[in-house]
Amino acid sequence: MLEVILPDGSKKEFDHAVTPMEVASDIGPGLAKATLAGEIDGKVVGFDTKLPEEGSVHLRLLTKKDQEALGVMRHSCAHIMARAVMRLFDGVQLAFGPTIEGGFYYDFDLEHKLSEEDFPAIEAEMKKIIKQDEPFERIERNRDDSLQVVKDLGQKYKIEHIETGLKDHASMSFYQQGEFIDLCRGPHIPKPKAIGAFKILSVAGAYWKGDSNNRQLQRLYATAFFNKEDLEAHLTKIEEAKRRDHRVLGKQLDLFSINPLVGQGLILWSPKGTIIRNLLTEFVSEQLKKFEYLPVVTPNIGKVDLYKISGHYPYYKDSQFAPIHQAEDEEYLLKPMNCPHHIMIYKSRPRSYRELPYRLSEFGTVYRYEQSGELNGMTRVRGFTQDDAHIFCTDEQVEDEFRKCIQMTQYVLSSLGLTDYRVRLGFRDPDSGKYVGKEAVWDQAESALVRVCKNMGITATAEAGEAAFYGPKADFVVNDCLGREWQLGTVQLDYNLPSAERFDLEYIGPDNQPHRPVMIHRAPFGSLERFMGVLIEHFAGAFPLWLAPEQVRILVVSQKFEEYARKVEEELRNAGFRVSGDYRPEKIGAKIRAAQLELIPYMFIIGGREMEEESVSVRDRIDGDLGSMKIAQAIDKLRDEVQNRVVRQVFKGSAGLGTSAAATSDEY
RNA sequence: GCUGCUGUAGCUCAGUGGUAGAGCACUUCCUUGGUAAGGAAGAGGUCAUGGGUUCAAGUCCCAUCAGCAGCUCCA
Repeated sequence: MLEVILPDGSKKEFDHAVTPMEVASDIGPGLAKATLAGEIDGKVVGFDTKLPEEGSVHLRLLTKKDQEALGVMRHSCAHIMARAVMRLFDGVQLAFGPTIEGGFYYDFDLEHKLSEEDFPAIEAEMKKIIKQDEPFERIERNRDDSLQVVKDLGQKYKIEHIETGLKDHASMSFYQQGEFIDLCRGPHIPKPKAIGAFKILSVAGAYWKGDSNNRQLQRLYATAFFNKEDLEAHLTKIEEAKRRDHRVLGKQLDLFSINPLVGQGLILWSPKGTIIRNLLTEFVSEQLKKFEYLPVVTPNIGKVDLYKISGHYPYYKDSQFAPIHQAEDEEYLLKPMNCPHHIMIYKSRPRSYRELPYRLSEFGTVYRYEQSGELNGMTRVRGFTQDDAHIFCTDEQVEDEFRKCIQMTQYVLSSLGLTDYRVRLGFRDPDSGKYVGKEAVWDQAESALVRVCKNMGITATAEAGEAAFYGPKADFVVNDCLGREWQLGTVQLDYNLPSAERFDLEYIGPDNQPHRPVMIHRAPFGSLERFMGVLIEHFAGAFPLWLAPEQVRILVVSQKFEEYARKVEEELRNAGFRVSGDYRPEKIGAKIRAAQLELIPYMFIIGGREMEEESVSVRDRIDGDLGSMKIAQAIDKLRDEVQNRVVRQVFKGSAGLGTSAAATSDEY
């Protein structure tokens, strides 16, 4: 006997195995018609999934109204897209076609090069298939039969997948719709007519099983919704996010540029961008002072030998600028990291335990030769400045120092209203040989990291293979406006560079014996370039007053008031504000519009009334006209906002173009 | 790095193998105004670069450079 508990608390009993669809039919034909999938004890299942025969389950019947049904429907739509492609082109080999955040994709191998010009034909064919409304039917087969099915179908990637990826599965399932059969775990919706609106978005290359040694397939990205309005809303959201793109805004607001003559991935900071950059570094410098860091300055190059000792050299070979060959036995590397230089400062004389923790900080510029396809505006570049520091401390001090680093990073990010991040613990991948140092040391470092995060109440996700080659780390990861993840701040533990095999660092302890210090690498922003890129999108170019390159613009109603206005402008400048005046012979509306489009926080409008009263009419970028106030009063208001680093407006959310898998995974 | 797409005025973009276009921005002139676009005139081009096909190439083909999307990578 099975007891089914429905969301309203009502119970139904069945003396045989039933499916969600059968439960729906039992309740009423209307519900049965609307049911697309089920949710058993919190897990999304198909409408045709057999429930257990005994016991008690909580069942939700999912319809168009339920978000969870969207993923199921999208996967069905992926099958329909694959079916359409197979109808239109010869020799189509199917790979994988999962749902992702915001839609789905399907990978194909076929002779014909798919392009946007093919989309209308594929979409038309998909519409035809949806209109036919043939049901999705689940077929379960044992291993041998399954293999025979895909062999009969001539689907070589499916054959390979059953033989490798699914080698432990005794049985597997297929879904058939008309002439189309695909190896698939499901679930699917009963019939395709629930697919209200869909659109193929793009085509791109993707390697089979994500391995660049494998054949490159053609991937069609698409999305689907239950109705046209939702699809339109989604597409609008993508457009809006694209307008927030730091590459677009950076150009529009004249913050930075990239010139091919200078080189790909090398940022030219314009005056306005530099104002923001300098304010950010000043802000961090205040924190460094507070936490007793010692500023240092080191050169941009170093001998290759230095990096042979540090262990960077063999790893960086593929992603560095080529060494500078000065003379026989004299080669330099553009520095890919600041740590070796800082280590040499530590080593410049003997150290006592009384000096520890010894914290060296530098806004150090480093160069890395990233693959050309990876470069992206300011977020992935070949030359960047880290707000870097290295802490040399004793074993006992590690946790405390690590905690302080995390705290500083949290403080810096929250001061900018950046709260939309996740903390990722990057651990080593035990199967990879790219790490230096002993296993026991790694375990020690990794457990220290987990302990601190736990004590601080930080929810962090551990990811194997994300560690630096010298130690594990805690990264602050944010999304850009398109949904791509970027690592910003980072705190990394390092037991390796101080080791005897590397730089052999030591300090003299209270016992008058040499001891080995531990190193912590940390950077709250990570790189100023990437941070700036993310910040532009975070504020959609509308920086808070304290960061805005131009804080106030004086607008005169008519040129008659220019003299008084210039006096006000001067007064503001003397008060420390970044101010300009618009004295063009234009109408006030046009000047306001110009200032608004340039995202200037405050406009001081000056006409006859203001001149008489020795006041200004204040217009706020966000709230509009605030009325007139005395100049001193206006200055106080703005000064207050600057000093408190008030963040009034941020933009969250992405276009949902990320590829992180949706809740329902539908491939094996 | 790989696959695909793109490259025309400062910006956003039109442009059938036959004389290089628009809007905005810019310059000058008129207008002197009250909270998101006043009017007129003008200037501005190696159609990414280099080859090729053709009587003729912004347009077709090839290569290179750069950008975009995705994949792979990010020590």
